[in-house]
Amino acid sequence: MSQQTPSKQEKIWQTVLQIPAGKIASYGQIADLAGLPGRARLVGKTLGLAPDELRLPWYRVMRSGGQLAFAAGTPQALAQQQLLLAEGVIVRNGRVAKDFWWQPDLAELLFKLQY
DNA sequence: ACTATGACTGATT
DNA sequence: TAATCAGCCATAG
Repeated sequence: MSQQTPSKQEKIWQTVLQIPAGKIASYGQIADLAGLPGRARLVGKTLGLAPDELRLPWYRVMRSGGQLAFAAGTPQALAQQQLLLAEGVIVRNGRVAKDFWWQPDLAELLFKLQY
């Protein structure tokens, strides 16, 4: 069957959409799961390009170590913290605890993404 | 083809 | 624990 080779953008967006509410993932983790190891920076750039219609949970993506994606005090960082708190993710000192890290079942995830 | 840039990382200090 | 550094690689000019 004709494989609709998803663009890197689509792969990244689809992967981010799999992060469940109340959980977070890192840029590098998303890159790996999307089949783009080593492209953490591309993930960040691509999230910024995502149209609002996708309702992409961009705020569930953080830096390695669970730090907020943006510099502390910036409007973006505050928005991210607020959105996470609304889902029960406790943000303290600009970072979240290990308990909130997304640990997907790879078999299930790969099936959903169909790569 | 080359350089600069960035919603990044991991190791080092 | 926090700040710095160097490596990273797709994109844009």
